[in-house]
Amino acid sequence: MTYWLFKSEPDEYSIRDLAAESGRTGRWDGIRNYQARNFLRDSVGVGDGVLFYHSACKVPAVVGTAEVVRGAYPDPAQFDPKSGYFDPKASGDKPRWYCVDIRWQSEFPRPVPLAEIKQNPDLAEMLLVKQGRLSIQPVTAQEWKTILRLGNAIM
DNA sequence: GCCAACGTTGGC
DNA sequence: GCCAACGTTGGC
Repeated sequence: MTYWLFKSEPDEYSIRDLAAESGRTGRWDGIRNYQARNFLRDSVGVGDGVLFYHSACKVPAVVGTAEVVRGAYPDPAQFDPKSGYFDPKASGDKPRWYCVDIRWQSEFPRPVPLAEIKQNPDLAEMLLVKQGRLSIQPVTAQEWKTILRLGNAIM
């Protein structure tokens, strides 16, 4: 059982979009970055915890949690010429990109903004802070706990 | 919309 | 196998 942080642009797919899916379960697809792909394909497993992060928006922040309910399988969009995620170099026996399914778990009463994460000494080692531009990244159990405490804190 | 960080691609 | 060009990501 491990923990992850998944980034999504809320204009594309927000935590409320996930909550609105049937069974509150959605496919996490469209990952087209190799580092993120490798985590997704090799390490993300059923039962893992996910911090849902909104990126490329006014206030980038962790906004809630989700749970992985299906491990890596080839992202169907890469085979679909009509999809924006189509990849001509991928083939059925040699898929290049992967996706997982996650189920909505919670939306924080109070989102935890990136600016606050950067200021918190307990979170200084997060990849989110140390290396930007990584849309799937591991999170330690300590970091998970700290983020949940902040997100659920009564102000 | 600029541009920095990172990984892959491909010419030689 | 070097390395410049390119694609993706995402904060600002």
